[in-house]
Amino acid sequence: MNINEVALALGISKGTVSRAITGNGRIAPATRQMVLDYMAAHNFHPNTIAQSLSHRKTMNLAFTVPDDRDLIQLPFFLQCLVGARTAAHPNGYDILVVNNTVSDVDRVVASQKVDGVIVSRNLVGSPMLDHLEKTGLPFVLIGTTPQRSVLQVDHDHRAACRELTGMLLELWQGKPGLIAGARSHMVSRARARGFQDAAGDAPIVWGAVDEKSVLAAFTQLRERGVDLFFCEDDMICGHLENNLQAGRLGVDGHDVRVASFYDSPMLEALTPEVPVVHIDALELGARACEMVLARIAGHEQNNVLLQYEIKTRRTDRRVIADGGDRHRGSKGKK
Amino acid sequence: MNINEVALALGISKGTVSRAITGNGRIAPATRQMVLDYMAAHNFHPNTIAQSLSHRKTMNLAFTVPDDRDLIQLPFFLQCLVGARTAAHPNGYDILVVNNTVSDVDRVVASQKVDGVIVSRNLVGSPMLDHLEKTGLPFVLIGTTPQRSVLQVDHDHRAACRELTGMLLELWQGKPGLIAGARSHMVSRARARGFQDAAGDAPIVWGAVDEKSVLAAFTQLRERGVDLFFCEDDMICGHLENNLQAGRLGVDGHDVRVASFYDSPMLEALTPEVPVVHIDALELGARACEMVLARIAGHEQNNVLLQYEIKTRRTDRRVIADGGDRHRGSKGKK
DNA sequence: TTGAAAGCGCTAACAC
DNA sequence: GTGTTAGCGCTTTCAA
Repeated sequence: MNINEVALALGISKGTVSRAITGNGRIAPATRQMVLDYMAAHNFHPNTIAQSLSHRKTMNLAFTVPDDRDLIQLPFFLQCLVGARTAAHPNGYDILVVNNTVSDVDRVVASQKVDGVIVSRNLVGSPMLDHLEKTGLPFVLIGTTPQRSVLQVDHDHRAACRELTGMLLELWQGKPGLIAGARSHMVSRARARGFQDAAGDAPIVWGAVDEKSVLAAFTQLRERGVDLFFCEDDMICGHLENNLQAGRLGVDGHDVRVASFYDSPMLEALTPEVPVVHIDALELGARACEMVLARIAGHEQNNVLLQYEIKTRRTDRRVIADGGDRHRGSKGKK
Repeated sequence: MNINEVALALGISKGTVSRAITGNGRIAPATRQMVLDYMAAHNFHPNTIAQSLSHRKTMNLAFTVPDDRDLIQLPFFLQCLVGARTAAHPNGYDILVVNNTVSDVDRVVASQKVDGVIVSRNLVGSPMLDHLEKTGLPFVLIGTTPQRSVLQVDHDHRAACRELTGMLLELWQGKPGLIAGARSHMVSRARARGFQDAAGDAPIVWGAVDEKSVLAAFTQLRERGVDLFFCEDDMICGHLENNLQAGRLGVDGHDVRVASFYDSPMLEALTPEVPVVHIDALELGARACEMVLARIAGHEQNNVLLQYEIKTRRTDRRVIADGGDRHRGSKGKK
């Protein structure tokens, strides 16, 4: 069925049906209702592709997801994606999943299959953002980059980690150390900076990306007298905790303390509870989506920093509201 | 830029450019190459939307992802999704993420935004499959359903769980019990059936969906003398192991044994290692995608059962090749 | 082998 | 308020 058949059946013209659908132009309310009723009764939906061609709007957004086997173990991307989708649908938009590479993004952009792009992770030195700026298509970065011209939404990881580190140093007393992952991720760097803000020149070991390297980092820090272990992400923390709890690291569980700069369901289940920074990735994706939709609609948008939570005990959640949630500048303060 | 401008610039007609692009119809190889060179030089890509309208093919596939906060913690869906995308792109197809509900799927189907659907999870009694059959659009289910008319791809969870249970009963000796999750998932039922195949009428406790219910189930089974604990999924196993390793369940780690019917990176990190059933969700998604694409192309497709792995020790992976990988019937044997 | 023209299903400007 | 018509960018007959 198409718009023509509807018009024929109703004894009106194609244009009138179109007006009923879009709500644009003059149309008698009664006529409009008649058309809508007919459509509903026959479960007719206008062909999106034809609408797109005519409107010169695809009603699609690209969302980049890396296809690295390790990265897609993380719930983060799917949560962002679902958040974005949830925000997209009420606006008539759909989400297209593309690989997080310039060539893949370029394919959908060049062939005009999307009206905007949500970049879900930025690697240090990646040409992605520069490339997207060149295309002129609206896009938003989930994360942080020093390029001020790029629209971005993120949590203030640095502040969060500074906050958590500061709190725990006061509470626990002891010698802090950080086990960090890949230096190529902007977020890892931000977390490390936050740690340094609060812990000064306390030792940091980079490159903890699997169980072996985590344990090696632990040993290294231990030799330097560290007893307060900050983990840069949940995977690091998980490995550490597993070995600690099983008594496999030659230390009593009470000799050392562990905290994590990124939350996960796995960590939630641990006892004694690990203090964590908690963020809402669903909201992150939703906000990113709203921002690019606004850009598409021609509205200016400012960078956004979302609220994070510091959780120390399950019953005691301290919300750190980083000043409302709209800021100028990715690192802006209220 | 569009096809017309290319034609103008080259002093040929629109139709010839189109023939160069599609490769259909007669065209002089030299002319064709000239067009392709020009396109490459100017980074011109034909407008997909216009192609779609003309071809009456959208070059899009819908992939359903539930938006349940708990479910999207699992790496499973994202892995399937990325697998599907990887298979889709070389064929010129893109993946549209939609909510796993009839109304959402119906929206993209009715508005003709997709050429096929990949359903990533089937709930017992869900009207989704019936609805899709009515639309006549090609679709495939990742998972298993008794509806023989539905094209499906899955791992033989029942056989895998039977296999693992059988192996461990022989190896460990003792009294087995199963802690299972939600009965509403087809896959949970399949696993429980596999367990029963090998363990007879050993006790099963359903409804373990969070830490509290897992521990309650553990206690319940413990009272019935169980010392070999089979966990229906990785979340259950994670909760159990965390509490076990921390010595919080009043049992010595050597009194009880634990195995899991679903693998996860978290479990991989545990020592002593937990025997698990391992499946490749990336491959699952890729196969599902290939199957709908084949259907779209008009080729008949049979249901597929993929290989699974039983992992007992990290160094000792026993591959259970369930007879090549193409079968007739979702439960077919070689 | 190529050009011209109709058509995919819809929107929007223009008449009436 | 409604009908008519010219596109949107492409593919594909049909002639030449």
